[in-house]
Amino acid sequence: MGYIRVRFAPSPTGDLHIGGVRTALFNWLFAKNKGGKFILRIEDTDEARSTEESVKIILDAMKWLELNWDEGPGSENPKYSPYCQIERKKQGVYQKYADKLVAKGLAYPCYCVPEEVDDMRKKARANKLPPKYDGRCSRLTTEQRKQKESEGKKAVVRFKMPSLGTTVLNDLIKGRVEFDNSLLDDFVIMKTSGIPTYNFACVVDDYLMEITHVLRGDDHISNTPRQIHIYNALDWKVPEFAHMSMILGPDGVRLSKRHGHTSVLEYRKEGYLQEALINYLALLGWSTEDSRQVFKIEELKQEFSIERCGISPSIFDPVKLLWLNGEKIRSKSPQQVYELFIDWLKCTDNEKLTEGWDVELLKKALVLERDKIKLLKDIPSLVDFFFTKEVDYREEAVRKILLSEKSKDSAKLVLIESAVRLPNQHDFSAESLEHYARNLAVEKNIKAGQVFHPIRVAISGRTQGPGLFQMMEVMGKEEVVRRINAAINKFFQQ
RNA sequence: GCUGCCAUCGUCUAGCGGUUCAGGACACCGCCCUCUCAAGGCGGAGAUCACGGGUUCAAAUCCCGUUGGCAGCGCCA
Repeated sequence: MGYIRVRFAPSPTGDLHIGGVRTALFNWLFAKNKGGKFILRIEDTDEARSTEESVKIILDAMKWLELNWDEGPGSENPKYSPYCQIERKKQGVYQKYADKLVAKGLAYPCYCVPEEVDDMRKKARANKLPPKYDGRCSRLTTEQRKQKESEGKKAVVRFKMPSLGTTVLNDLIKGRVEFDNSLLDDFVIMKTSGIPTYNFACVVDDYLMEITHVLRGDDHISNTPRQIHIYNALDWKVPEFAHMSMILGPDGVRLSKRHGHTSVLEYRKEGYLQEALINYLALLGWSTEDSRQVFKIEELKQEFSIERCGISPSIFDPVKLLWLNGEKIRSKSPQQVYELFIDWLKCTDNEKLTEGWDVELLKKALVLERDKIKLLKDIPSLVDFFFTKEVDYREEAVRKILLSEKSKDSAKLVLIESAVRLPNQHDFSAESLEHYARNLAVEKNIKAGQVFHPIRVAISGRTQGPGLFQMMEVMGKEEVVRRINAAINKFFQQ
């Protein structure tokens, strides 16, 4: 196999969603694995639905995911540019080849209006036949064509499909697939607007951009015989095809907006790491022999192969993605988690959440809480108590630990003793604090937990959190004592 | 309706004719660790390999059929 060029060719008609990312990812991984080129092409031939906004969203999403393209918008290559189909259309790229096909007698102008064609299809369907255009305009004489033209009728260009035989596709993933040519009709390659249709633009561009492998969702597989015939008609080499299985929603239907949370940028806002999303998506439809689950991006690049792509569709499991995100966060150093968090704050415009927070304290807090983080957006609620002036005492924590009949006496005792003794605790390290607490328990003849829990609630307001003594060390003596006194005043004031 | 694709624990998957009364991961349950919550460790439950026929000494693995799911059938991509 020589030099490899693959492409991701989204149409800018909305957000980049999970299914699209998977397609982009597998192309990208394939290119990286083979040392080939990954091209990004914008297929904006749908005049009605394509938007500039959507192009921007797609580019942003690709950048966030670090699915960098070797060629595409912003990375033009004079040999292949431009990378937007409407731009290419303006240069007459497609018209030229449509004319060539007409000249060869392999395509023809068709004057039928959409309503006529619809009718034909409806009738065919009613007769339990595949809905097809009947090819009537291919039989027009030159005079008849001139007549139509002089009447000012607009024509589309239709490609003549052979009606006999079969078209064989040797798909890299699906294997050999045969299509009965008689089931396919003469399809439109140029609209009346002069804009090419998908099937045509795609082939022309893949040829001109020297795409060697077309890796796409298997919802495109039935387009493939049409495309193959265009390649043949133009005497172009047919690229390799690999059709990946679809990603389905929990209901088993192809993932779409309806399932919610399908837009990539939403995942960023939720606080997913790009590498978690990438890793997860790689697992959908691809696997290694040892069924490994966690991969670094580098490892994916090294190990990816089309041969190990699965053929059956897979259901998107947000729960597993969440686990993987936690896994990725746990694999980061505290400094990295801090940086990730800061980036997340910026990208979600949430900087006010941490206003007035001491950076060093935040970093230390992250060391203690890292293993608990599933999403970056969880971080504020996990560490905010370190930064509050007024501790937010959770009602349930107070009731259970400080004021319950069973424990209120010991809790009061522990806090008052601590308020007195802790200021004299010279070594405020976690280790030494633990000694202090355990000794206090022995001295007062109560259980260690009866010392630990009240202090925890007093300084954090909650029953859950980091290890108590690590937490105290990080907060510092002054603050711990201040909070204990505040708690005494609030709950045990005579 | 027609055509195509697909079918292993709830989910993602390993398996490419015998070493598998099917292995891993998520989720779930239990135990351990432990000052709480996590994380981690250990263990458990969970799949008549969709069904029915073949081929073979031997099939989750090959072939055929059935059923079910999905996709496509546009001057959408």
